Amino acid sequence: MTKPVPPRHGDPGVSTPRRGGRTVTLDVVARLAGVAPATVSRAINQPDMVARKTLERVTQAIADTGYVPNLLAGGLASSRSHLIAAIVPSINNLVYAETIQSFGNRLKACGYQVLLGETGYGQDTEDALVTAVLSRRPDAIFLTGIHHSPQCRRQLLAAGIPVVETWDLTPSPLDLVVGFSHEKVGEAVAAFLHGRGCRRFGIVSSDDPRALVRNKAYARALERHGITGVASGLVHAVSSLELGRKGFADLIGQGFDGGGVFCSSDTLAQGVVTEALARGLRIPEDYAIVGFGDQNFAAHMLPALTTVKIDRAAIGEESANALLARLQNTPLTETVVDVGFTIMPRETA
Amino acid sequence: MTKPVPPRHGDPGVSTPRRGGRTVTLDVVARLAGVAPATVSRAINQPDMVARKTLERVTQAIADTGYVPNLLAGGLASSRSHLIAAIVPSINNLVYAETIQSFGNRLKACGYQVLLGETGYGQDTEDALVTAVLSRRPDAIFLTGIHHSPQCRRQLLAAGIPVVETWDLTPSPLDLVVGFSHEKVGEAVAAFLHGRGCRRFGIVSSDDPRALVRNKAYARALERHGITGVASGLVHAVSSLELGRKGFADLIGQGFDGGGVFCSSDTLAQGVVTEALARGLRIPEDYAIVGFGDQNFAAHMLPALTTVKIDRAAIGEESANALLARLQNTPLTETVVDVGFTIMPRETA
DNA sequence: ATGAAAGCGCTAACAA
DNA sequence: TTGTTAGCGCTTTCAT
Repeated sequence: MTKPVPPRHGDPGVSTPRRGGRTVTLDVVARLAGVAPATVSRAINQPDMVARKTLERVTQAIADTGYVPNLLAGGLASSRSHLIAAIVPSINNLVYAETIQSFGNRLKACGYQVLLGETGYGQDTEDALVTAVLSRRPDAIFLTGIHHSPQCRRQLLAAGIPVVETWDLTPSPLDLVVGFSHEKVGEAVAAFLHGRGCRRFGIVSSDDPRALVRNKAYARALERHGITGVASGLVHAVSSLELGRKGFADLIGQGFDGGGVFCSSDTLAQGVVTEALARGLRIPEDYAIVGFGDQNFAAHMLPALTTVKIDRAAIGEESANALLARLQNTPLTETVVDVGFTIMPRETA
Repeated sequence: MTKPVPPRHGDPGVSTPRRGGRTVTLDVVARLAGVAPATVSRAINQPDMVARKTLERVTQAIADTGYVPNLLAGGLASSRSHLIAAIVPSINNLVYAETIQSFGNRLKACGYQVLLGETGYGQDTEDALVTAVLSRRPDAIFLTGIHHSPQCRRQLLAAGIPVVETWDLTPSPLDLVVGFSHEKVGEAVAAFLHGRGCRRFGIVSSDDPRALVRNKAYARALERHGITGVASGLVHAVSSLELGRKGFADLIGQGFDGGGVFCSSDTLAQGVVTEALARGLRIPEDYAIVGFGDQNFAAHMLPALTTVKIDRAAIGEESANALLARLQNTPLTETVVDVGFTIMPRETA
C-alpha cells in the first residue's frame, strides 16, 4: 500500500537546514502551538478569523521560535507577492528619490514592499529591467515616463497587473498615469520670462526625453511671440552643478548675450547661477534664470532660484493610491491624474 | 482506485488564470518544446548541461510563449532567491545613492537583484525593516552602520546569510564590514584646520550617529591642542542647504566669532558658505569651512568647498565583492575593509 | 543528456 | 473556529 519513501527534508529529525541554524517553518510554529498550520497562517494574515485564546498561543509560539514567514512560499501559494516594483531612471537623482519615498511610505502602510529598479536612462535597460522585476511577480508596477518599447508594453500587459506611469501625462495610459504636462511647463516658462521682459532666450538642459519636450514647447511658445533662435547648451543625462556651469559657459561661448535661461533641473540652474556669478554677470538684470523641480535648496540659494515647482511627493502618493485602488478593486474615478506645477518667482528671474 | 479529484488549476484546459491572460509556466514551455520541465529549467539555469539542439528548441519555445520565469517558485525550490537586501538610512541622500548604485551594478552582473529598504534614520525601523526584508529570503544583506539592536543581530545571525556592514569600521563585524574610521576623520579635520591656523572651532552637524562620532573625535583632538569649547550648531537628521544656513546662523548667534567649522555633510557646508556669504563674512580668512563627502558639487561651488572625500562607489563595490565571495564560497582574506578617506583642500579652508 | 518524482513553505477551498 | 487536503511553479536528486 505505502510505497517506500526516501527521507525528506520536511521529516522531523531529518531536517537538513541548507544554511545556518534549523529552519523555522509554519509547521514548527503550529506544532509548538498545538494547532494546524493553516491556523498559524490565519493568525498571521487574518487574525480576526482566529479565536483570541488560539491567537495568543500562536503569537507566543512565533515569538519563542523567532519565526519569520517565508514570503516566497506565501507569494507562490497566494499569487500575491506584496511586492510592488518601481522603475526609475536613477536613484542618484533626488528628484525621483522623493517620489519613491512617498510612494513607498504609502504602500508600506498597506503591507507592500517596493522593489526598486534603475534604468540608468536607457531604453534597452528598461526592457530588461521590466522582465527582471516581473519575474518576482510584483502585484503592481510603477514606471517613470510614458514611452516604452512595444515589447515592454506587451510584457506589461501580459503580466496582468496594475501599472502606473508617472512624471508625464497621456490620454491613453497603459493603465494609470500620474504626472503633469511637460509641454505646459515649457509654455508657462516662456510666457513667464517674456513677461519679465526677456527678449533673448536660451536653454541649459540635459538630454532627458521629458526635458526635451519642455524645451520644444518653450521654443515653440516663443516663436508665437516672434522669437526664433533659442540658444542651447545641452549636457548629457546626469545633471550636476558642474555641468550647469559648463552649459552656461557654452551658451556664452555661442554668443548668447543676456536674456532668459530655462534650465532642465535646479541642479543645472545652480551651476548656471554659479558660473554667471563667477563671470561677474548680473542676475536677473542681464540673465534671468529659471530652474525646474524646486528642490529644497532652490529657495535658499544666493540669489534664490526662480523655478518650476513639482509636487514630487504627490506623484508618489497619488500613484500609490491609484495602484492600491486597483488592488483593492475599488472603482477608480480617474485613470489620469494631473498633479500640475507652479512657477515660483524668486530672485533669479 | 482513483478517488475523484476536483479540477485543479494545473490541469490543462481547466487553467484558472487568477489574473490577465493565461499563465505561462515552465510546463507550458516544456510541452511546446517537447521536453520535460526539468530540461527547460536546465536550459535556463545551466545551459551547458543541455544539448545544443534541445537548447534551441527550448529557447524558441520561450520566445514564442513570452515565458517569464517565476522567481518566487524558483527561489522557494532552490532556496536561493537571487535577491540581496540593502538597508540604508535614506534614499533621499545622494551620499548613499552612489554606494547603492555601484553595489547594485556589481551584483546585477552576477544575476542578483537588490531589494532596498529605508530606515529613515530610526533604530526601531531598522529592526522592523530587517524582519521585513528577511521574509523575502535574501541571499545576503547590506547594512549601513555598525550599530544594531540585540534583537536585530540575533535575527541577522539566525538568517544564516552573509552580512556586510558599511560606512563604518569595527574589529568585530557581524560578518563583514566595509567602510572607514569616523574617528580618524574627526581627528584629521581637526589637525587640518589647526594647521591652517584656526584657533577657534565650531561644528555644524546633523545628529546622525556617525557624524556624532566624527564630531567627538574632532573635539577631542582639539583638546590635545589645548582647545576646549567647540561651538556647535546641531540640526536634525536630514541635511539641507537651508539647515546649513540655519546651523551657521545659530553658531554666530552663540557668539562664535571666526574660526574653523566642520560640517557633517557637503550639503550642510554649502548652506554654511551661503549664509556666511550672505552676511558678508570672509571665507576662508575669517571662517574656514570643511565639508564631508566630496559630493559632485563641492569642487564647483563658489568658493570651492574643502571637504573630506569618501569613495562611496568603492564602498558599494567592495561590499558587493565581499558578499559575492561569501556566496561563491571563495575564501576571503579580509573581513574588514578600510576604504579610507582624503581631505581635499580647496578654497573654503 | 534527459526524464520522473518528490518536495520547497505556504495558502485556499472545503469539511467538520 | 479549526483542520484536511491539494496544490502554487519551480529545482533537484536519482534513474535511465
